[in-house]
Amino acid sequence: MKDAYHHGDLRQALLDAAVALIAEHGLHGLSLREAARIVGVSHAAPYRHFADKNAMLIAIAQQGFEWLADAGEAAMVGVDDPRQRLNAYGVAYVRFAVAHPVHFRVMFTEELTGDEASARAGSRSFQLLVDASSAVVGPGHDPDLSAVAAWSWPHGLANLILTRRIPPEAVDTSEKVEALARRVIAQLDGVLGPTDP
Amino acid sequence: MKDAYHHGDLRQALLDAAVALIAEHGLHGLSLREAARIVGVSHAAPYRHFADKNAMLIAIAQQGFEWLADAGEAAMVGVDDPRQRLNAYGVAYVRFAVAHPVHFRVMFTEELTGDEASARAGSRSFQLLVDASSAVVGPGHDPDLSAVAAWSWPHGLANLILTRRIPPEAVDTSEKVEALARRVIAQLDGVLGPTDP
DNA sequence: TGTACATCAGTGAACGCGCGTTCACTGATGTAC
DNA sequence: TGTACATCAGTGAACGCGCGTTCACTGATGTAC
Repeated sequence: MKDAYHHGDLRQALLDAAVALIAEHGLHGLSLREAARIVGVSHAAPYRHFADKNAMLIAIAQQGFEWLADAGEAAMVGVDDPRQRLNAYGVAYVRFAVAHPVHFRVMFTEELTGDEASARAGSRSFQLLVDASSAVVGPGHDPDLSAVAAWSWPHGLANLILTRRIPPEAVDTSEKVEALARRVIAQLDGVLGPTDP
Repeated sequence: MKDAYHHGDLRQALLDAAVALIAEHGLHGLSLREAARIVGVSHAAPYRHFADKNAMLIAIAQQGFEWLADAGEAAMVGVDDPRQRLNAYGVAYVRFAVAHPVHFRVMFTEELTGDEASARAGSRSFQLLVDASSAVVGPGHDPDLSAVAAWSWPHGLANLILTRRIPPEAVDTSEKVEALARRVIAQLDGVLGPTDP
């Protein structure tokens, strides 16, 4: 397969290369030609799998949204208390962002926000949030508004971590990330203990 | 002045043009040549004022951080209750982001995050946050950690608005932005009224 | 007030570059009979 | 099982482009005397 004329799964290989490029050089550092070069394929080959450069970014965002929804669902399995469920989603959200920083960034890149395919991809994870937050605030409140309110802190914390506003050594393991997220929850809930550890 | 050979304030004019370009075409849509074209000056002229393209972005970020700190300070003037002060800062933060979306975006662009000048520019607004949040959580807690926790929701809400995750008509006046921010605060504080208006 | 001169902020040509995208093509693969 | 053929996934040359940056330059401005 490795020396096959037809690549095994060129599409995925290109996506992986694109993610690596963005991780190293930032969003504008992505080029189809360079991704093709990394994979070892001619620079025109990507056009068999992506209509254009933008389509590649959208594919990354879609993949990210799927993973996020999966992670959110998994985190809430077996958690019954509404408040705990919502917190579990928030923690999973932050962990996802740290685990897949490039995907997270592409998912929330302003230039792609208008795209319909990308918006559809995000609807599943948003729905999880709507359900979880509605269960907490109860009836009588706009579900979308409640979801946005619940979304704010994990989204902000994730962005702060990814733009290195938090010392890297404070988030270099997933345990630390989870602890940080839970510490943020405690402060927002007003149930912070008397001292930090 | 308008037809002077020496431009009145080419530096600021270029920054304004750059902000307009980013607003219209996104971050990667900024080019020094195009900014010079807009201002009506030769494409080499910007190099009299900025060492390179990156220096221009950093200048935008610096301006943004100054404005943010000014807005945060102004919002807390005359507010004595620690919790209210912190909330006022959060609301001002979100309003700032909506009022200056390009600056906000550049301030938190990952590629610039490492830059020392940009980091220094952000320290004043961060200190406001440290002081305001410490006064709320009381002694015994890591001030930086408390600040990050307090920072999360306004930062997230601002980003959600700017990436159009919130219906644009819900944030098209500063009154609506403030109302949204206060509704988020209420939910996080667990003091949401029985129904939304 | 006038003049010589240094400094400064622009100009315009030129450089080299990598990119996105298109196109006619060719070699590999899968399928119908 | 073998063969003809359609389809598919690559190739490599070529296009046009705008960009960042440098450089020697020139015209405007400010200053010392």
